[in-house]
Amino acid sequence: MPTIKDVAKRAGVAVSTASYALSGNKKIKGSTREKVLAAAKELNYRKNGLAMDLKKNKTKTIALILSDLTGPFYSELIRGVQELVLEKGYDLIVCSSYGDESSTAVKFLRETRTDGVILLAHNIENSFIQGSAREGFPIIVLDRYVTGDPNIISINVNNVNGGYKATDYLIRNGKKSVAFISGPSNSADSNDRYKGYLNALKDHGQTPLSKWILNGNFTQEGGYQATKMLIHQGEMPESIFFANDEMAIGGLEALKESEIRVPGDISIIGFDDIQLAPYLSPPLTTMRQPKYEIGKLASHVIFQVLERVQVKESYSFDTELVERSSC
Amino acid sequence: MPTIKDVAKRAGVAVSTASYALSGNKKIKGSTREKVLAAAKELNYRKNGLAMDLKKNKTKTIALILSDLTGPFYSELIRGVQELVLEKGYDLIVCSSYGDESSTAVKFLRETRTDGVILLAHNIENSFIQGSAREGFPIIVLDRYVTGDPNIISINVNNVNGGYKATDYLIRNGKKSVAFISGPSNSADSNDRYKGYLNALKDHGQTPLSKWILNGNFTQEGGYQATKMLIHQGEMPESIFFANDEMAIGGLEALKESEIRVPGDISIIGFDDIQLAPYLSPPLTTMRQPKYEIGKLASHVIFQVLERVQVKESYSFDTELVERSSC
DNA sequence: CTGTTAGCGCATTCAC
DNA sequence: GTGAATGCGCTAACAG
Repeated sequence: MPTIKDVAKRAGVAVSTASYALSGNKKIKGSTREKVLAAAKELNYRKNGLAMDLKKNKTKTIALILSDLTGPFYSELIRGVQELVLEKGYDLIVCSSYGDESSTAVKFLRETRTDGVILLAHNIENSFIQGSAREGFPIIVLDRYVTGDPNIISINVNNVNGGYKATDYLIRNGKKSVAFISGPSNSADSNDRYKGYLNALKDHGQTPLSKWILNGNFTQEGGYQATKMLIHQGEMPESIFFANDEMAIGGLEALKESEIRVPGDISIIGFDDIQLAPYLSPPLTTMRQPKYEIGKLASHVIFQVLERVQVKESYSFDTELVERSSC
Repeated sequence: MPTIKDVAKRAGVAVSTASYALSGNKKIKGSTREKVLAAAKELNYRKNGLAMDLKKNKTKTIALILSDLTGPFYSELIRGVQELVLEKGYDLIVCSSYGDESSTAVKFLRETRTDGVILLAHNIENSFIQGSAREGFPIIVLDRYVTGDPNIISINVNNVNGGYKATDYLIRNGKKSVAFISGPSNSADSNDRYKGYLNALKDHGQTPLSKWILNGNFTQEGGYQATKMLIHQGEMPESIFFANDEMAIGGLEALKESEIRVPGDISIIGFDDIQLAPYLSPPLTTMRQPKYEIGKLASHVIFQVLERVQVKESYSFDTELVERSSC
């Protein structure tokens, strides 16, 4: 790999001259510029971005870290983030936190490779995030509430309220019982939705039954298994609240296999409003998260911090009930 | 931001000693190691990954560049790529080529920021790719056939054949006419599927009608518009071949709006077999691309090149008809 | 205008 | 074991 030094030598100029010429600085005479450019082309010269970033102490890239690249991608979120990031002349890279703390996330959280990160990955622990924050390196956390560092900003959806609204909707529609399929126990999102579920139950004078509270791990397969379990238990609830849409898809499958009709025999509601939701049969009633808006805000806030303007330490969004045909 | 120098100073040792201690080299005495680690912790020291990569002249990361992060993400592809990349101890970052040649792609294609790239982005021109290849920097191109450089490897799906099979299937099922909705004109994928379409038509003695050949730009909206156009034209074909599933989704919508029944009044077939396909109503018949296998091979090949083992300059996969209910 | 030079933060000889 | 010195490729004073 030829370096700028090789280019300079070939063009018969000093390194700095080559550098200036390459970056289009106008203080270089036209003819010398040509010479340099020609030399660069002949050698097939490629600038080393790493060296540049190191020198400038700035990468002009933002990382978006997701727990799973292969899941139903939050494309709305990405769109929100990407728009502003590109507009600001920055680049966006997205990577996975798969593999916990030995994962790619470490590289980008710990080792100064981007100018900031937006994090939506429940498998990374709070303490790790806190240990990664530092002056001038903002971390925007999207799925929980992390305090104690001015460089960590939390953006959340009001999950307790969302869980409440979902459960309340079911009960108001006359359902005498509602089961809850949760996400992983370390997910604050899931736990909060559960809290809302509990609150709604209480307000309506219903008692939570542990046999109707199962873990579905936020995955389609998990939702399928949990629903199967529910079915095998014999007595079915009149409705199920899945803590995310993916699990609801699995649930729908399990129900169909047992020829239990939705919404005829049982009502189900999801959470998130993923792209697929309207295409399911029946189209899934769910709690919509304003993903685009969240992405937009996340990127907005990250640049605020980068530009050293004061921001709040946390933001919150509300969810919205999207009525389709599964209830 | 404290550097290793600060850590060394604080611990009262030389920089190299600190470096050794931090990276766990056993030639450092236990007690000095403790001192260094303590100093690092007190200062909240973070290694600068850029400096390290620069020094080592290796990033241990592979970039996957997609034309659009916000589209229906090829999650199977990513899964295939990610598995091997992680296994090899590398990291994967994915970024978008949105914005053409002023895009993020440039940064990763041109400026030595990763050890190689896998590219699926029809909006990047061949010449740009060829100009980016260099010794020891493999580029795996997934949506076309690029020759002339040992560091560029093409992996393709046999689109001509796929287009043929799709069209042939429709005709064999008794359809007297089949319309074709294409992708962007610069997409080799789309053009090849079109060729297959033409071939099949010819083999069955049908003549392509220009009014039944429309551009849908590979997007849902494009497919919707193209189908609308088809409808407004008056005379409808007995079947439509959408060059990708996304456009078929849009088409399904347009058809539903005009109360044209699928497959009752018209048959439609897509291409790709995206995650959503089985959930559409009716479930979409389509040509499946072995996305997981492609991803797997792409990552396999990239490491082959990195390890300087000889590889073929191009690979090819076949498509497979997935019969569902839209025909 | 152009060239010399000093780092950016780190890993790595090579002496001691 | 430890420390001083060197260089990865590049930019940006500063000097000419």
